[in-house]
This record gives sequence, C-alpha cells and structure tokens, in this order.
Amino acid sequence: MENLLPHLRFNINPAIYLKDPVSSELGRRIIQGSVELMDDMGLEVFSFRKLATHIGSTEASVYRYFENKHMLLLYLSAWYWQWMGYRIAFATANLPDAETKLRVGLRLITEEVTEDRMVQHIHEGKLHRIIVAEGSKAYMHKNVDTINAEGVYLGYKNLVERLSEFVLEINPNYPYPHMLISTVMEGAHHQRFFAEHLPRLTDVVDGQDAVTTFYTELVLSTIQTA
Amino acid sequence: MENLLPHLRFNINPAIYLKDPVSSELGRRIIQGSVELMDDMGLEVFSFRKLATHIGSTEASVYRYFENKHMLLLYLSAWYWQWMGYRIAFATANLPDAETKLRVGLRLITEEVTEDRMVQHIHEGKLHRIIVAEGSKAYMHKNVDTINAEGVYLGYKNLVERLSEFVLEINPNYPYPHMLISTVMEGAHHQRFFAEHLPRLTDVVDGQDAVTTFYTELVLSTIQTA
DNA sequence: TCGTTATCAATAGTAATACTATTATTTCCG
DNA sequence: CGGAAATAATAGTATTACTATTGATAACGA
Repeated sequence: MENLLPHLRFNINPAIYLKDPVSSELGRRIIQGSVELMDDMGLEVFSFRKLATHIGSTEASVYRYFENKHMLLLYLSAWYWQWMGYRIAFATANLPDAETKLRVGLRLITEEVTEDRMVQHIHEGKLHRIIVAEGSKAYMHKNVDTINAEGVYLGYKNLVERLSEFVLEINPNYPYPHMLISTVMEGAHHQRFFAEHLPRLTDVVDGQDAVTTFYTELVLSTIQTA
Repeated sequence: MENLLPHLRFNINPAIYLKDPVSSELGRRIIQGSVELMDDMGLEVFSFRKLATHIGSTEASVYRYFENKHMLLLYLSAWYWQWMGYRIAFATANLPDAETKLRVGLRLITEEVTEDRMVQHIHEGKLHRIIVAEGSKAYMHKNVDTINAEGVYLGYKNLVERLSEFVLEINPNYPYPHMLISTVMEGAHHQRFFAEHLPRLTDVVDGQDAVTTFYTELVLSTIQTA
C-alpha cells in the first residue's frame, strides 16, 4: 500500500544513507527505534546490535541502511534541521518585517520542542532531546571535511544563511551575521542541556523561558548597536 | 630526583584519575602521548591500545591511571580550564576597572592558543585544538550527572562564575550573566572549529581575529543595552 | 643484610562492538 | 509460473574496552 498520508517528505542527502530508510518498513523502524534508543541511552552506549534487538531485526540488516552509527546520527540531524527549516519558513511567511521574522525564527530555534507528529515514525520531542545532547557530535568529528564535501551539512548551513539574511535586512552593516546565528543555534541547545544538568552555567528566571528570552535580547541588542 | 622546576601544579580533582599521572614518569608520558594522539586522530579513533603503543607501554598500564578514555578527556579538559583560569587571574590582577578585566578575560578565552610551555609534558597548542574539537564531549555524555556530583566540572564552573562577576560589576541588573559567559566559552571553540571546517557558518573579516572581536562586541553591547 | 610488603607494570585473557562476506528468502515482473 | 532483483538473516572476523592475575622492583623495618 502506498503512502496514504499527505505528509511532507524531507530532502535528505542520499550520501548519508546506503538505502533510503523511508523506502521500507524496516527502514522506518530503524529510524523510529534509533530515536527511542538514542534518547534513552545516549550516542556512546547506543549500538546497532541494541537497535536491532529493539526493533526485532538483525545488526547486518541495519548496516544495509547506514554505514555506521555516526551516519545514522547525521540522518537524524539532517532530518531535524530540514524539519526546523520547514517550520521556520512556514511561520515566517507573509510576516510584515524582518524583525518580526527574526524573532519568530529565534523563538522556534531556541524553544523547547514538545510534539508535532509531522511523520508517523519520528517523535519530534525525543529527536529534539537527541539533537540537544548529541547534535554537535554530528560535525565535531574527524571526518567533517569528507562529509562536508558531500554536502551533508547543507540543510544546517542553509538555515544559518536564511536567518542571517533577516539579520542583514535589519542592519545591513552588521559584520558577523553567520557567527551570530550559528552561535545561537548551537548555544540554545547547550543551554537547554546545562539547564538540566549543569544549572550553575545558566540563569534561572522564574515563570518564563530564559533561553529564548536571553538569545532574542542578545541578538537584537547586538545588531542594533553595531 | 625530585621536581626541580618551580612550575605550578594545577589542582585536578582526584575523582578523575585512578592514579595521579603527575606522580610518575609513565603518568606524564600518558598525558603527553594522549595530547599528541588525540590531536592527531580525534577522540573516536583514539584508543588506549594506540596510546600504549605510542608511548611504548601497555594498555593495562594506562588503565591503572584512568578508568576509560572519557575520564582521560576529562583530565585534559580540567587541566585546560585550570590553566585558563590561572592565566585570566594573572592577566586581570591589578587592572583598574571591570570592563578592562572582562575584555582581557574574553580575549584569553576566545583567542587562539599557540604556546605557553607551563609544564613540560603538555603542549598547550595541541591541547587547545583538542578542547576546541572534543571539549563539549566532556559533558555531553550520559554520565554528566554522576560526574558532576563528584565536582569534576568545578574548574569550568568557577571560571564561568568569575567572568560573570565582571559582567555584574559593569551592569548589576543584567539578568543572564552565566548564560552569556557559557555561551561565549563554548561558542568561541565552535567558531574556531567552523572557521577551519565549515566556513559558511562564520564570517571572515580580513586582517583581524574575527572570533575575539565578535564575542567582545557581542558581550559588551548586550550588557550595556540591557 | 635479609625478608616482608607495598607499589607498579606487563601478560594474558574475556566480553562487547564494529563491520563484512555469504547465503537464504521474498517480491516482483514478464 | 520461472527467473531476476531486492531484501534480510546467518555466521563469521577484527578491533575495542576492560579485568584478573602474575611478575618485577622499590621501600622499609628488624
């Protein structure tokens, strides 16, 4: 039976996978199971054998889809940023001015993710927790250059570019739009992690989402004074 | 023969190691060799077996000093931040006002590290590159809470606290000093990594150190407008 | 000075992980 | 219905992570 749901299917760079996980039942179970397990036990403890047991398949079958667990992490990361890019594009369409667009984009990027159910096999809340805790390991890796040459990070880069353009619309003379946006995109995840595990590295402001407020004020005050 | 050099010996939390690597010749070779190898091949590819071969010892002997390679990374990270804290304390002593102190601190934190040779067995330039590429993996880990409970991250936290105090001296009403400083401390390393491997996430400004300038302007404009 | 006792490092393992070559099974198409 | 293509499982190997035990050396007291 073909896909009856009218959901989007994100463009994931085929260099990431050996066989497209969306193309088969087992592939989707691999994605769904990896989101569950990686969220549970963390990237280091997670293994293809455990994943195979979890979804009732075999290690070798998982290897037909992904070269190793790092490529699987890259898939999850690419999906996450495609999804985020889509949400931001949608939420900022038809907004009147650049500042409003930037504020909305920053909110979506820095906010906690609960649920969305855009596709059946990916639990966005769990995926968000994975990206918070493991996302930077997707590029903090000896193979960055090889992987980057294949265009695997394009989704992430394009999102940085898109938000940087909002910054430049507000202040065309601001010299560091990309550094500013990539600092926020990474920083927001780190701050969420700190808030949960190392609270002395953060500031608690009761009754509001300190991460979103902090980064929104940071960005706007910086580009307006420059 | 006892230590003839009058160099400092940083206070490293003994919970990190099984046997103090500074206390023996082999221990120092483990540290020196791990800095060389980890810089060369990255944390994932690095193993105790390779380290042992590199320094002409055995795997089991390395295990007498550190429980696993993550604890060894924690040692390097703790040493790095102790060293950085020392440098900042030294460089900001007797400075007239908080803004000057903050600027100096930010420069030291965000700047590239070349050489220092504070101790014989640690090559600070290589260690800096390790912390840039692997530093966040020291806490982005399933065991954060256990490790944190033992006070392993205190050196890092204290440095964040110290710089946050400069921020509050300049503007006592600024509500997010810790988030601001920890964002800069992590962000600066990420930006150095991006500059080398993913330049589209950064901005090139010729003839100057964009990372230091960017973060200094970011911090000062933010705390002054708030 | 000798024997005892810590201290230290190496040998020699086990268990788990990462990865692959090959075979078996299903499905799909003429 | 028969054969080709796709798909997954079996059964491995190599490497890594980690440990129990033994051997060597230094340290120390009688």
